[in-house]
Amino acid sequence: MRKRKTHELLTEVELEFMTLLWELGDASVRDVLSKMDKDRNLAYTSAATILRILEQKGFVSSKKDGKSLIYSAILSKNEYQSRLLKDVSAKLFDNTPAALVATLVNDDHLTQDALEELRVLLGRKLGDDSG
Amino acid sequence: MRKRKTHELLTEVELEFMTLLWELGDASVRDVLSKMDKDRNLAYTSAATILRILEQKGFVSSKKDGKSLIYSAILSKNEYQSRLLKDVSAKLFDNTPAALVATLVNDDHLTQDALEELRVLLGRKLGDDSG
DNA sequence: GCTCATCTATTAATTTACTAGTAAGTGGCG
DNA sequence: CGCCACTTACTAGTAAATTAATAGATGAGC
Repeated sequence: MRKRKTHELLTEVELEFMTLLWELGDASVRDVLSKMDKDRNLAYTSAATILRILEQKGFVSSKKDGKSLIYSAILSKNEYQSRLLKDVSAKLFDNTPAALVATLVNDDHLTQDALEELRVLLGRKLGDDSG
Repeated sequence: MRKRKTHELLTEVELEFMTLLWELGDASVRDVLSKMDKDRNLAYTSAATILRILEQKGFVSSKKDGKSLIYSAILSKNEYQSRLLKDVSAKLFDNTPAALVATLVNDDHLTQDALEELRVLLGRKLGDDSG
């Protein structure tokens, strides 16, 4: 039998919707639809279903406003970024985030400026960490 | 530019199998099964099916050895690590890998030792840049 | 209060992922 | 050769994800 899905990671479409919600803040179904690419051509009821599912899973909350529901994210973008990186690190980098970063650095995914930025960030982190 | 239509990312179970193949090198269905946790309890035919699918998708190749097929990875672990990080970066970090690394560093996912490691890595990268 | 446009909720259809059973094939060994 | 343990190929069933139609609810405006 299949392992029960923990509702901790977002599916493809769920992430699409959360991304829009993170940008919009509070938003109705129609707001979200309006912010999508025109060639997405998703039915209104499909969008409504997805938002309802996101609420069932606890990723967003809703409040009534007149006839409509206004959704807003419970799961923040930062929290989810962190959660996903933890998962990726565990599944593909032997729980060693440094290996993950090394891959990025060695693969030239980072520009020179980005590397400098990181060095500053690291310096600060190493400097003010009293552990 | 045109988005590629090929399956480029692995599913959950596919990644599980590829991880075993990456560790084993060449391996039969039985080899892979033997390397799995005992409490996984996956049927032999299930494992065989998954490997066959991986071959269909072009992630592994096979050659006959007596009665059996010996599988080996075409997609390397390094290549896939890079591919997945690119995807994560695009979907969740606005195509800015530095932001991804910053999240890791700031979220205390990295130990002191890991941070030191990264500093060395960065130093080397910034140091030996020859143009 | 009535109508109607619009919203939510329910249900269903389709696709993909995962798992495994059954059937058919093959090689090793007597 | 002929048996048999084992392997691959095929098929099928279940679950989750995605999409949308249908049905029912509700508020705004006349």
